[in-house]
Amino acid sequence: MVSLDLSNNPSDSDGSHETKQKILSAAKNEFAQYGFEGARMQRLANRAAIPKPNIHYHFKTKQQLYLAVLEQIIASWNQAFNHATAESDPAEALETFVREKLNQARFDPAASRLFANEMIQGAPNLKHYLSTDMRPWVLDRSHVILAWVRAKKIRPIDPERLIFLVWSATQHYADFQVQALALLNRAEFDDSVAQETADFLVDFVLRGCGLQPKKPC
Amino acid sequence: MVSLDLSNNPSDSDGSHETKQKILSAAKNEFAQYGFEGARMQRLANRAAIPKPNIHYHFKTKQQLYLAVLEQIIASWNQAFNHATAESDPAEALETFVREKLNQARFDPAASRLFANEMIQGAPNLKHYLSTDMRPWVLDRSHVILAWVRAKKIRPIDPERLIFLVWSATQHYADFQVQALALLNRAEFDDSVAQETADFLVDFVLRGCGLQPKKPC
DNA sequence: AATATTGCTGACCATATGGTCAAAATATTC
DNA sequence: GAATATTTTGACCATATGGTCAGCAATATT
Repeated sequence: MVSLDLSNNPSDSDGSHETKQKILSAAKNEFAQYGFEGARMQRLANRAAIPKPNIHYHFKTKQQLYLAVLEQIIASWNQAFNHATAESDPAEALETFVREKLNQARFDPAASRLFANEMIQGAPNLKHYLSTDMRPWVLDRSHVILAWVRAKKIRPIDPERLIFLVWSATQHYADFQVQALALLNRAEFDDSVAQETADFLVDFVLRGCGLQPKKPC
Repeated sequence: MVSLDLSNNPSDSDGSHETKQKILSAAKNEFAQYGFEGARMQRLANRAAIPKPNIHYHFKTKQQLYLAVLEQIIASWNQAFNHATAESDPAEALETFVREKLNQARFDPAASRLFANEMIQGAPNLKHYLSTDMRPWVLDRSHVILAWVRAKKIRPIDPERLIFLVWSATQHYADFQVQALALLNRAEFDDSVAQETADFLVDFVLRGCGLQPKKPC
C-alpha cells in the first residue's frame, strides 16, 4: 500500500540512524501541529534538541523532510482491517477495524493530524497516493463488505461510505482531541475515555450496519 | 453561543465595510488552507486583490484578523439543531441536524477547515469558547436527546458522543474533501454526491440510534 | 598510528515575512 | 468648493526564515 519513495542519504548503516529518527519524530509533531508552511525548522530543531544545520545534513530541504515523514506514516498505516475476508464474521471484523483505527488515532495522534493537515490543504503531496494506493485498498475492502451483503450477513450498505465514516469518527478523536475532551468534560484521553469511545463507536457502527449489538437489551 | 468580541475599527459606517468583508473572506480561505502560522499576509492580500498595507489598516495584526475570522465563523454556527425539543420527533430532528451540518460543511468548507486547523493546534484561541459556549450548547442538546431516551422514543445512547459523531462524519466531508472524492472516485462534490452522502448519513445515524430508516425493507 | 569517511555545528547569507509610515486618493462635512 | 476626515498604497524596515559552508569531532578503515 506504499508508493512514496524518498530514500535519502545513501549511508544508513548505523550511527546517524538514531539522530535521523529523532528528527523524523520531531518533524512529525511539528508538521502535525502547524502544517507544512507553518512548521519552523528552528522550532523543529528545538524539539529534536539538536542544532538546526544537523537537520539539513540528514534531509536536504524542509520539503524532503516532510515527504520522508509522510512516507513513514503511510508505511505504518498498512495493517488495520486487512484481515477481514468474505468469510469473516462482519460484526467481529468491523469491531476490530474500529478498535484498531481508534488505537492508531490514540497512540499516534500526530500522524493522524499531519495527514489531516495534508488533506485540508488539498493533498498536494498525496494526491497520487490517494488514487494509486488508498483507493485500490478501499475498493478491495469494499469487495469484502459487498460479499457480506450478498451473503445477507449484513444489510445493503455503501461500503466506501461506511469505511469513510469509520475513518472520520475515529480520526476525529485524534485531530479534534481538545474539542472532544472539552465537550465530554474530561481532562485527558485516558484508558477509560478510550474504552467508552471504542464501545460507543463499535455499538453504533454495528447498529448502523443492521447488526445486533453485543449486549442485547 | 458566541463569546469572542473583537470589534475593530470604531468607524464601520459604510465604505470600508466592503473592503473589510473582502479581507475577511480572503483570510478565511487563507487561514483555512494553511493555518495561522502557515498563512501569509501577502498571499492573503493577493486573494483579496488589494495591497497588503490595506489589510493592516483594517486589522492591526495577523492575529487580530485571525480572531475576527474565527468570531465570524462561530457566529454563523448558531443555528443547526437548535429547533429540536423533547417533544420533537427524534428521527425528524436528527435528520435535520445531519443535513444542516452537512450543508454547512459543503457550502462553507473553508470555515470547517479553519476550525479544524484551530482544533488540531490545540485550540489556542478557542479553548475558552469550547468550555464557555460550545460545551453548554452540547449539554443543552444532550438534555433533549436524554428526554427522548426517557420517553423511550429512542434507544439509550450517549448523547454527547452522538453529537460528536455527527460532527465528525459531516465535517470530514469538508476537511477531507480530496480524500472523499478520490475514494468515491468522483470529480467534485456536486449535488448528487451531496445527496447520496446525506441520505447515507441520515440512514446510518437513525439506525445507530435504533430508529427505523425512512424506506422500510 | 595515520588516514579517510562520516557526522555535527557555529557563523553566516539571501530572501521572505509581518508590520510601519508618510503621502496620495477618495469621501464627507460645512 | 474649501476643509476635514477616512481610506488606500508605494516605499520601506527590522526581524525571522530556510538554507549554506567551512571547519571541527567522531568514528571506521587501512
